[in-house]
Amino acid sequence: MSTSGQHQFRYTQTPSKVLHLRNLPWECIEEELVELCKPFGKIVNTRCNVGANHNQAFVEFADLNQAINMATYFASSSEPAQVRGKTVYIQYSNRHEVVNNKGPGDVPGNVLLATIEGVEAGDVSIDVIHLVFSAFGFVHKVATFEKAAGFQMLYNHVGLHFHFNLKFPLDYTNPYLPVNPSAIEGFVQPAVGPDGKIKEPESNVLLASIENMQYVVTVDVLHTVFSAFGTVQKIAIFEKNGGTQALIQYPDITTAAVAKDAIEGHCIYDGGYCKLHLSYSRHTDLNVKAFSDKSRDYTIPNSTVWQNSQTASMFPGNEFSGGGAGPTWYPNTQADRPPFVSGPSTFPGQTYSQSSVPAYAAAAPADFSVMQPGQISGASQPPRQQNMGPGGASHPGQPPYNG
DNA sequence: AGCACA
Repeated sequence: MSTSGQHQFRYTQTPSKVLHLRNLPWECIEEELVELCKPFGKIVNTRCNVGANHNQAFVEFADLNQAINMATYFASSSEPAQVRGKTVYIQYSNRHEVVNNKGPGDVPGNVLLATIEGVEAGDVSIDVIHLVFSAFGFVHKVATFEKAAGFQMLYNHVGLHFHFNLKFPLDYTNPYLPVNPSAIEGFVQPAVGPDGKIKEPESNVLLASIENMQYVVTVDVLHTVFSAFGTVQKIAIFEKNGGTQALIQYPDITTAAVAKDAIEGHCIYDGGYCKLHLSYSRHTDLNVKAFSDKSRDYTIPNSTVWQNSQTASMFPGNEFSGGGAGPTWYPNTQADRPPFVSGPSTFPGQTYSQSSVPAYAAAAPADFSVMQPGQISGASQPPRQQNMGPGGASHPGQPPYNG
């Protein structure tokens, strides 16, 4: 019955190198933790946004005495520990190491935790998550689990905030559906949205209208954006009614549907520039020039040759590049399509901009993180100034970011 | 304001 000297008060846990911090401001970032804790010692690991409210954190010091220093200092200080003006309560954690997050060398974690909000969140399959995140590189593993309500935000590994307005009209059950052509036929069924309303006829080809095109949108830029959701087979850019439109062909409807719903209303560049409005095209297979500044066919076997070289002389099929007779597909088949209905009036990139966004986020297009210059040139392309968006060398000045 | 993914 008696605890024989083990008087375990609530406030006197056994010391640990790991401190548990609570009552942090919402979505407190690691840098704020480090600011608070580093005067007391070397921080080897942190984990923030813990708990249902994302307002708890763990900080692991290199040495136990450093953690004790901090805990005892604030236990007796007249000035409480604060982050963003909020009092932070500090105790020893009941664990002795911080799992996950960062390693000692500020190495970003390679595992992302994504929280999906909404009543249809359960319909979001692993395949869809895989599609979305494949936009930014090879996805090694995906796992899902149930948890309490969270936040409709995704955090990428460099801390940029971006936001997909995802709606998933289909029931994805086939794990290999996006890349298996033989499975396509099964998915040409007319689509009914989760709320029961009929959608326009789906297609594997998307028609994109580019609004407020203050900056050049090249085939390469579109390829980067739309490749986020699967293999892009063909792209064609053309002018229509004084505006710029593009057709983007995926191998299957499913991929196009995911891309359409994810991209619709988003801007390629921060500040509302190059806003994309998407609808389904009537086309199913574009007949485009294999390589021109307005079109690209990525399905030609040695297309990688072109992507690694800007010289048309490398191009083996001169019958396509010669005449300059213009595209061989027919944009006027789109003529009966109504212009896009105006999309959301707010841009996610602006909605979620906040003071914690690092400076480089403002210097790069923010809506699609794939549009960072480093990534676009690193993929398969040599750097091309023409492809640069805001900040690129082909533009004399910075875009007037409003913010 | 009270301990983290299955």
